[in-house]
Amino acid sequence: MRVTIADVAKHAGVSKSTVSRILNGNYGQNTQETIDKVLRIIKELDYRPNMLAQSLKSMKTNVIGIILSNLKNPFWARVLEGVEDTCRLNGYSLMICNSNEDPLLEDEHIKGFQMKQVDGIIINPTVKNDFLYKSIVEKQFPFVTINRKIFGLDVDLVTMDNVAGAFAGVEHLLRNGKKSIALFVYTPDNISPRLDRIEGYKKALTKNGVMVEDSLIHIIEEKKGMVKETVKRILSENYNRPEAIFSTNNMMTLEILEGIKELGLNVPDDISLLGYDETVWSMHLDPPLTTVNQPSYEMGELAAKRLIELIEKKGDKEPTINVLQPNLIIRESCGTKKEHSC
Amino acid sequence: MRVTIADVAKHAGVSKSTVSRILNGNYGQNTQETIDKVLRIIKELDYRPNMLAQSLKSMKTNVIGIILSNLKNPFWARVLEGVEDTCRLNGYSLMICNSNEDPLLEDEHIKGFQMKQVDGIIINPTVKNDFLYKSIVEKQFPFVTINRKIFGLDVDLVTMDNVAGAFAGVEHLLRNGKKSIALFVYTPDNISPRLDRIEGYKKALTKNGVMVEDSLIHIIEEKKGMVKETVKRILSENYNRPEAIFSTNNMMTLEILEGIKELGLNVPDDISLLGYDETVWSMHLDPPLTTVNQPSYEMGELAAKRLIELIEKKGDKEPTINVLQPNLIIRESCGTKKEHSC
DNA sequence: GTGAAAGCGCTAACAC
DNA sequence: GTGTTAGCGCTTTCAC
Repeated sequence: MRVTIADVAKHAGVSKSTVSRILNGNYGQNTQETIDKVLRIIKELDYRPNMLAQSLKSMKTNVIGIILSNLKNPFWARVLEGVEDTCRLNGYSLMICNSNEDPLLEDEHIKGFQMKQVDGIIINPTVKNDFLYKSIVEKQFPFVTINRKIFGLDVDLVTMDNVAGAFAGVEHLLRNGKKSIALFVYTPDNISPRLDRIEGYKKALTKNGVMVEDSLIHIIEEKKGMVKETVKRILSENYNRPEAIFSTNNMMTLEILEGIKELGLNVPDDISLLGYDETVWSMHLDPPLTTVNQPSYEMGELAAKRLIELIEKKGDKEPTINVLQPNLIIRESCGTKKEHSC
Repeated sequence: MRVTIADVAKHAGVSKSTVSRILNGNYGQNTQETIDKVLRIIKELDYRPNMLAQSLKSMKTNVIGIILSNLKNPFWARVLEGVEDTCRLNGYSLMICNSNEDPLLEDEHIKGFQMKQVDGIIINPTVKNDFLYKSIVEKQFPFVTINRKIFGLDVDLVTMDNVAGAFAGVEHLLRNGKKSIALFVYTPDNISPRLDRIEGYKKALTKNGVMVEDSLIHIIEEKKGMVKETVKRILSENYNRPEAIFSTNNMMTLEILEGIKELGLNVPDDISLLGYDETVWSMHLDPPLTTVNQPSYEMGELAAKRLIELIEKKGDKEPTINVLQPNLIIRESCGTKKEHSC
């Protein structure tokens, strides 16, 4: 049924080695006649090498594994694009898994990838499998983390400057006269982007002489409805009502908007709103949303490039940390008409 | 360096066969003592079988390949989720490629998948590689197409009822008194969803006694800016100015909205807008968008289930066509306040 | 109850 | 210039 190299060899009246050599372009020494014949037979039989066998021999699969936490978020879809493009351009294929923020799933996927002999792994870690991460690094397995920093582990990382992103956003709000800024952030635990955004927020306030009021920092559990609930609560109160909300997540922003709308409030007249992560829809929201834009495609691209370097042992073997810069896209949700982007 | 089954065997003082048997749960006949010992050594050495070798032996990889045309569109991200979940639940891994609507890339990816010995392929075909598709089917290779029908080929397909979707949308527009409805559709070529949506559009008009005017059907080349250009052109003309636009694509809708906004027009007062594909942002647009919603997750889920059936040779071997039903989500962009969904 | 050996499809060192 | 052979890591048949 399946045609193998042996079939080709037999039909061409040569040995498997000859076919193999010709297949792999090592025809420094073959007769043009043999080459032509073998090539003809290959075409005739529509022979295609079994990469399983090739890989078993060479111990190289040219496959990269990626573990993402959330396919729904267009931020990650865009990262995936960057990874995919880079892989293809460099002759690698992609296996993809979804951890769904579940450390057990993550563990399973990492081990599965290794058993499948992928050449390397890119991961947005749940940050809850420290022992496993460490063992991967110790085994010198090609491993690049993206987005989240694993504290206390010296490993390659491509991430964003989240302090700067939050800082820029909050400064913009302050410039527009909003002093009382509610921060919405999912439970930070050990998750560096969240911690850094909190830090950037505080830094901007402090630098501008505004007191950091902890009551304005809202840690939101990642459970359906929690965001909207919080929005409604804080906007219904009379004391301490914020002038602006800084949403540190894409999807969260939509929920916030929903809550605001249900209260019959208007953005930015009644409340300003600043989002994180530019998306295709940001400019079409009501009102057009001011957001901190992150170079997501580039993050994927860089991570893949770095991983391939690691795999092919070109470039520095020392773990590298690559921090990309966000930029602010100013629209109308923070109380100004368009000015220029910073 | 790498620990193999031979290492385990040596350390445990047994043969490779014994280890293999225990590994695979065939311990009907082993001493409890041997079992324990082997299991202990496996744990100690942190041994994990090389699936490449297993697969080479068994000629089964438990990997499925999927080729999508556009990761950017959340519709496909959602389909991917359905596929991924189903694969994981059934013990399969996923390899993913992006054809970018390029038939050459598609060809390359399909062949690459086959060389990697994936157990089966799911594809949203470019519909431009008929010869290749046919050869896959002839070889009885497990193959499920999604979304687009390949004309003249008897192959498994999971798709949507696009005639019904367009029909429902247009009827809604008609019910709201819009008779002059511009249809926006990307170049249909042989692409069934596009053809079917045109058909549904015409059917609804005809059934309601409205003449189908071909001048209202706008075939848009998939090139940056074409959509906006068309919007501006038709809405600036005085004669034949439509009362509504029916956008048959997700991303297209955003561009249309942009064009309308740049003209300083208002939806739905100046022009109604009906979208295709519900997304997370549809309800937050200005105004909240009425859309035809497609069960994208389910499409992915069903396709994966069917493919696994095919691979495992359970169920019917005859090519099956599975058509999912869309439903209309009514909001405010077509000139009504909320009524009930159909 | 366990081991030896062959073989999955391919590559590469060595021989001629 | 080409063939023979061993071996990548695993499973499985057949012996004992």
